[in-house]
Amino acid sequence: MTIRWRIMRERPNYCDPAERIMNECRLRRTKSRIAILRILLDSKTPLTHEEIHEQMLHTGIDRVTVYRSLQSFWEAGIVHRVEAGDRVWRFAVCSCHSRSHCHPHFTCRLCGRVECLFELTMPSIEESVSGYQIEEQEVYWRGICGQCASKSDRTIKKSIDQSSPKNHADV
Amino acid sequence: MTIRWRIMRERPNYCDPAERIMNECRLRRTKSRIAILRILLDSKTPLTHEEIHEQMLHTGIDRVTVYRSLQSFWEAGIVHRVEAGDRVWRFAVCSCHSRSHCHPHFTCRLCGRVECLFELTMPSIEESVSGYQIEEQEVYWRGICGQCASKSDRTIKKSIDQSSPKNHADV
DNA sequence: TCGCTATTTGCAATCGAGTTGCATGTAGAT
DNA sequence: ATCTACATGCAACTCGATTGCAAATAGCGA
Repeated sequence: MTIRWRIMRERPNYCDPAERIMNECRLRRTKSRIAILRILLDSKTPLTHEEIHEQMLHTGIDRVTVYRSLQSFWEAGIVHRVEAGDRVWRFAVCSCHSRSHCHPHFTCRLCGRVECLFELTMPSIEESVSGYQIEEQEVYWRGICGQCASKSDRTIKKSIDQSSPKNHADV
Repeated sequence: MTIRWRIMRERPNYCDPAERIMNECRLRRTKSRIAILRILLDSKTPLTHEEIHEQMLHTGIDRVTVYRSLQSFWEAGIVHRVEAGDRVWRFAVCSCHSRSHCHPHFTCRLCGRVECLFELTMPSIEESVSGYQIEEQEVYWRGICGQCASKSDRTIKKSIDQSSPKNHADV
């Protein structure tokens, strides 16, 4: 009985998904980490440090803590870390548990949002190139999301002129 | 005769590849731009601002000029701009002239170098996801390059422990 | 339940890739 | 040869991310 009780105390069965994940990964369940992981679990899209911190302003948790918590989540393999072309890290909990063949990420160059394209299966990296040991794959798609595409032509045209490289004849 | 002479003067046939490209793209052929584009043309791998600037220290050209020249090359479509996971832009001249289906880039997490995997053809993005207007595709592979892989096990093991996320049981 | 210790947090300072403003220089057109 | 729009150098700046250190605390054993 005593032994059983100790086992229970060492690895309790947390109902809250955030706490359960952190317990399984042997990360200390601090108030800040639990709050951050809950926000990530609730989000359908990868989030930046800033977006997460914004949702936590009422808690008074420091932005450095957000950085450091995300770092430890990433090191523990709990979250994916993607960079969608604007030099800003985005984090997402991913249930695929794989770093080598995950879904592509789509970035809208008008509204800037990043989405996970779960429905797209990626080519396996088994067919490795000779000499390289390939461990991870990231696929980014960029363009215009449905919401932005449905806006007026004028708006879209203007943004294209500002943000997109011009074509050149021939190199 | 006079007319022919004027045509020749307007679009002269530059022998130097860098000057020819810039002429075709209607970019001013300044000393700095020519030097930067030559470095890129000579390089087999994508280069960072810093790597390019380092090769030009003797010229006294300012680092801001390097940034701005690369920006204009990118806007003109002469170079590709990739971000390999370390929040640093890398630039490469690419003969494919396409932004939508280019080759993947490989980053070695030990030596940090980025290579273009020309021999790998990428899946076409014709099969577009409904609602999205996909314009660009970037594919990154990460792992260990042949050179680093051939080094001693001890060295590699050490680096893995330091840089790679640990595996976790199950999320 | 209490106290100990390794880990985490908050705060301030710092880093560094990239950008901006402005006066000066220059490529390329006339 | 001259003129003008564009390119450059310099200094200051932006901002996402990191670091150092003292204070707080999660989780352990007693």
